[in-house]
Amino acid sequence: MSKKQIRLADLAEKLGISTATVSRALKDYPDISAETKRRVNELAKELNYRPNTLAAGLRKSETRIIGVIIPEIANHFFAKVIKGIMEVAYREGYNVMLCQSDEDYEKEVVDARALLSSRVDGLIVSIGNHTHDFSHFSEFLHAGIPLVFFDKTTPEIEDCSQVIIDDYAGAFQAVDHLIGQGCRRIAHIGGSFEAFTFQNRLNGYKDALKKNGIAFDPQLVFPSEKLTIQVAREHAEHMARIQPPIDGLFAATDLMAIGAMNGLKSQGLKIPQDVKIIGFSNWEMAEAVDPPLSSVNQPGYEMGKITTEILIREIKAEKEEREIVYEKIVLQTELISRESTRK
Amino acid sequence: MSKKQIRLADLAEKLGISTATVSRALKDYPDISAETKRRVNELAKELNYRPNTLAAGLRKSETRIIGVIIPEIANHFFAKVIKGIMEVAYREGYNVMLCQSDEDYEKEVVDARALLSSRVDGLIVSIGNHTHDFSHFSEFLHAGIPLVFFDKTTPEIEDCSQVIIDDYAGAFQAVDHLIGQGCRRIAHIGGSFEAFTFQNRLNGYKDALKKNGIAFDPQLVFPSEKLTIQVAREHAEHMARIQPPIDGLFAATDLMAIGAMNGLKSQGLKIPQDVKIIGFSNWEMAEAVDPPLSSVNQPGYEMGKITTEILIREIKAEKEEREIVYEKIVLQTELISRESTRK
DNA sequence: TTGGGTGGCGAAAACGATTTCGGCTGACTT
DNA sequence: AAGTCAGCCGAAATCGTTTTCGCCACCCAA
Repeated sequence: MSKKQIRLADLAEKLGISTATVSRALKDYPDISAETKRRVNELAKELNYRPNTLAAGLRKSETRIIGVIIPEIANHFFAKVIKGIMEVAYREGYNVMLCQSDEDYEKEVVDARALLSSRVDGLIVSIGNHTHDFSHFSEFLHAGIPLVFFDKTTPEIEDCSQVIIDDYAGAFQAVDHLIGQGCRRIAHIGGSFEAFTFQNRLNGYKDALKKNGIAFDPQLVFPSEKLTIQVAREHAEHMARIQPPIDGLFAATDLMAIGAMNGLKSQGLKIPQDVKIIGFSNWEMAEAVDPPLSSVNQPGYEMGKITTEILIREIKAEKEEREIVYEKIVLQTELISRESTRK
Repeated sequence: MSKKQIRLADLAEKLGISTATVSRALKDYPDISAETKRRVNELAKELNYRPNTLAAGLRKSETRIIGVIIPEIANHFFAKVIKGIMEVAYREGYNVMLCQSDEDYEKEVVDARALLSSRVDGLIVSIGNHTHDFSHFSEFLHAGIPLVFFDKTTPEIEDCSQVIIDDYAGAFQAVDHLIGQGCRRIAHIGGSFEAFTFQNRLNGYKDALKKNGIAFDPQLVFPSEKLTIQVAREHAEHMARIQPPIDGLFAATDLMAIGAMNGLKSQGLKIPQDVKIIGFSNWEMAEAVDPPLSSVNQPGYEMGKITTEILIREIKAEKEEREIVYEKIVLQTELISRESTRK
C-alpha cells in the first residue's frame, strides 16, 4: 500500500529534468521536444500519475467544480434536472458538488458559504420556498463567481441569469384543457402560495377560468404546505362533498393529483366520467396510474442542461474578462393528455 | 465588484500581526490571547473572510470531500440513498461530489479517476451492472483512500466495507407471501441476471417455490435488460396468454410491477382476484397506484446514512493511522403488504 | 542574580502544480 | 566573425493555509 501519490517532482527526478518541463510536456506545450514528451507521458502512465487538482486549482484559482443547491434530491423533477446538469458538466470537464437545502433557509446559507469556501467556479441554485434574504447568494457575485438560478428564482438579485418554466402558461393550458373537455366546476390543489411557482400556477388557473367565463370560487382552492399524497387524499375526500359537485381538478403536482384521484375514487367517484383530473410535472408515474394521468410536462432534464450551459458560458466569459450578458430563459411546458381527462 | 477574496494575509496586515497568529486565532488555539482572538474574529466577520479550502486542503492533504459514484440519479432508490449520504456528510462537515456512471463502464472509470485527482477523502460507489474490471477502484485503496460499496458490490475487492441489502431474503419473503395468499403459478420479471442483485432475487424466487413444493417453470421467468414500464407491460401481455394461467407475479422492481399490472389489467385480468402482484423497492408510487402495490421495502435512506457513517469512520481511522476494520452490513428488507396481494 | 518556565507570537518551510522570466545551445544570416 | 533567432529547457516565484520551530519578555523560585 504505497500511500504516497506520485508528484510532478517525482517524474522530474526520475527523468532528470525539471518539474516545469514535465508540466509542459503533459500539457503538450509546443516548446517541448517530441522526444521529451514521449518519455514524460510514458513514465506518467507507468507510474499512474494523477495531477493534484488542489495544487493546480490553488495556482490557477479555478477548481472546475460547479456547485449546486437544490431543496430536495428525492424528487423526480430535481433528479432530472441534476441529471441534465451533470451531463453537461461532465462533457465540459467540470465536477459537481451537490447540496440539498431541505427547504431550510439556514441550511441553504450554510451550504452557500461552504461552496464559496470551496471556491467553486460557478453556482446553480433553486431557491427554497422560505428564502427571503439573498445576501448569501450575492456574495458569489461580489466574488466574481457566476450564478444561475433555475426553477425557483427571485427578482431581488439582478446580475445573474435564470432558467424557469412558464408556470402561469402551463397552469392556464391545463385548466383550459379541462374546460375544453367539458368541465365547469374545477377545483385546484396548490402548494404554498408563498412560493412564486405556486402563485403563478394559481394565477394561470384563475385566468383560464376567467377567459372561459367561469366565476372563480375560492372554496374550490386548496393550498397545502406539504405536497404529499396523503394531504391530497384528505383534500379530495372533502372535495367530494362540495355542492354543487366538482367535475374537474387541477393539482399543482402529479403526486397530489394522484393522491386526490385515489381519494375521489374511494368516495365512489369515477375518473374521468365524474371528475377529470390533470396534474403538473409529468412524472414517470403519471402514465403508470389507473387511469393514466394527464399532466403538464415540465422539462427538468432540458432545464438542467440549459442552466449548466449558460453557467459555463459565464464562467468562461468571467475568466476571459469579457462582459457577461445575463439571460432569462423561459421554457415552455407541454400538455400531455391521457385517460384522466378524456371526455 | 471586489473580485478579490480576503486572505489570511490581509487580515494579518490590517491587524499588524502575522498570518500564523491569525490562523491560530480563528482556530481558537490556546496559545493566543483572548484579546487577539477577539480582534481577529471581529475583523474576519467584518471583511467577510472565507478561508480558501483549496489552500488548506493542499497543506493538510485533506479535502473534506466525499466522492459518490452511482449508475443513475433519476431513480428513486438512488435518490433516497444520496439523501442519506448527504445528510450524514453535512452533519460531519463533508461536501459531496457526485458522479453518475449511466451504467457505462468507461464513464465509471473516468469518474473514478476524476475523483481521485480531486483528492476526495473517501469514495462511495454502487458498481455498474457491466463492470467486471475493478482496477480503477483499487487505485483508491493503494492511495490510502477509504472506499465503501453499497447496493451493488463485488467479491473481487477485499479491503473495503460494503452495505447491501439481502436481495435473496427479500425475494424469498415476497414469493413466500404470494404463496401464502394462495398463489401456485407465479411468474417473475427480473432484471439483467448479469447483475448479482437480480441473480439473488431470482434465487430467492426459486427457493421460495421449492420450499413450498412448487416446481420451477423456466417459461415463467422474464429477464429484462431495460427496467421500464413499457417492457413490463409487454411481458405482461404475453404472460396473460400462458396456459395454465398464472395467478401470481413477482417483479424485481416496482416500476416493472406497475407496468405489468397495467398490462394484465388491459388483458381483462383483475388484480388481485385473478393475479396477485408484488414488486420490489417500495417506491413512493407503490401506494399511489390502483390497487396499491405490495412490495419489499428497500431502505435506501438508511443505506446511504450507514454507508457514509462507515466511510467517515474509516477516513478518521486512516488519518490517525489506526487499523481499519472492514464491515459487511446486510440490511434487512421488509414486506409491505397492500391491496395487490390481498386474498 | 541566575535559571527555568510559560504565555504570546513570528519566520519560514511546507503542500504540488503552474508560469514568468530568462538561459543556453547550435544553426543560419550578413 | 559577429549577430540573430529558434528550439528546449530550468530557476524560482506564486497561489493561501497550516505548522514546526523557536524567539522574546516576563515571572517566579532558588
